[in-house]
Amino acid sequence: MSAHHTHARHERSAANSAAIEDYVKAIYALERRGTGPVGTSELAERLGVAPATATAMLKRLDGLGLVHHQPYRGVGLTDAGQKVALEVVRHHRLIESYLSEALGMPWDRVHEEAEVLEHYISEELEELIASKLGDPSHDPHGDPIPGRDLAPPADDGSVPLAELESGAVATFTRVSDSDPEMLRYLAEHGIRPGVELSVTGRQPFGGPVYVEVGGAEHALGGELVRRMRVAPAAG
Amino acid sequence: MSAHHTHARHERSAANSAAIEDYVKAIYALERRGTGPVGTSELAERLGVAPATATAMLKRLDGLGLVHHQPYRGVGLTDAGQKVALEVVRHHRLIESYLSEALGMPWDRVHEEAEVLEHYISEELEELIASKLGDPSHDPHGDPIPGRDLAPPADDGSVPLAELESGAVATFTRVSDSDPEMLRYLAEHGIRPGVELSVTGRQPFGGPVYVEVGGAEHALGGELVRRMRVAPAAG
DNA sequence: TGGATGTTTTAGACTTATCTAACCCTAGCT
DNA sequence: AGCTAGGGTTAGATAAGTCTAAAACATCCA
Repeated sequence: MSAHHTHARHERSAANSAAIEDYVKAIYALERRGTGPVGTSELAERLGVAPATATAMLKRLDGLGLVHHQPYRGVGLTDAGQKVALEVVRHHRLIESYLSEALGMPWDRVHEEAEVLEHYISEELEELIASKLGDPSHDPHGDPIPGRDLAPPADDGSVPLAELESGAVATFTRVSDSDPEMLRYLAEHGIRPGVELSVTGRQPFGGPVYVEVGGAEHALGGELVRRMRVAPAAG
Repeated sequence: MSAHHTHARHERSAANSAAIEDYVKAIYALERRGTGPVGTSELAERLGVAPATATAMLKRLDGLGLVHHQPYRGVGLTDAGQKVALEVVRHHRLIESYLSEALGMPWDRVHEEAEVLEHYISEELEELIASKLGDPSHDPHGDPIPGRDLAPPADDGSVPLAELESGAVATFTRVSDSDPEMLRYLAEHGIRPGVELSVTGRQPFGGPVYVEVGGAEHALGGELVRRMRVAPAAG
């Protein structure tokens, strides 16, 4: 008995395809930004597919009970959908953390790798990684890692650096993981989550923000300061 | 500029799908066992698909230049196909090694995980893993890991334990990674690649082989001794 | 040499995920 | 209130990978 076990097809824990997980994760992210219901086109654009493709998938996801899709009115996650999204986000951020800390993969490369592997690691491997890292609460970019209970992470009260007034002091908390160039730039200048910074000056109309970090001063561009989030010093 | 980078579709280094890689890897394994050309049905059975499915895929693989398929006559890998197979095998065995050594995943569980992840790790991650492990030459089951040059591993001259005569002394070299129960059994009895063993007796007709390992004697069944490979002691 | 047997291929269908092109719906403006 | 702009959906097509059922092939044996 007991033949090969070398099967071609690999079912993931739940029966969710990588595509399904990508849609659900994208909807989760768009819902999180709080700007009302999620539209088909913005979703499609984020995923790099045609709007018609997103419509088709939304119909499937609705049938699977992962989203509520009101034609022409937008889409939102069901509780089941949110669980799936948080599971994938947990995978993503644990993998990023692991690659960075245990394997020394550069900060700006881990996102791409995690974007793939998040769909394929088993629950057992997720668990091993989490334990090895000591159940971290945040990934290397400062994004919160959902816990085993898959509760949605609480809002950390951070604001874009762009919103700070001149003279403000704050802690750099997080930055989007998806732009390698930006991450490389920050890494090169020693600006990583957790560091204290103070705004020494700023130019209007999206001009640079002058920031003092670890004794050095940097002029950070408009795009960058909109993506960097900080926790203003209390008071 | 520079939008999301959160694309739904993940292209692998080469343009090979997981399915393609599974077929090529299976053909490689069947070719290696040296019993003439590889047949459609045995391939299909190994992969858990219908023979008609294998035929269709073989036509595709031939078109891609990965195999030579002579209708009704069997299939074999081209040089390009062998390269792909060895790359996947390298991934598989590096992942197994890493999961076992760095993450402490049990011996009998690493195969299943590697079977999935082998298709999705980047060349960069492969490299990081190999370096972290010190470029190992064998995985935890004793199978040789193809090198960076993707040269086919030389025959190690090992033979099935079943072929040893009573009184023979040998080193246990390797065992198939795909049967978790077998692996668990061996692990529980401290029988792992590298250990010395001697055959103290044997029964005919697939009966048990009595083996002394690390001071203890075990009666190993017919199925097991056919799958365990050993390097007979010189002389 | 002509079957019988077993393997292999062809034919036709299905699912998932994607596309383009054309049509539809909503909302905002006049 | 009607029209238009723009986003959303439908329709129809495609590619990958799979299935079942039926036809074709190769081989071995009498």
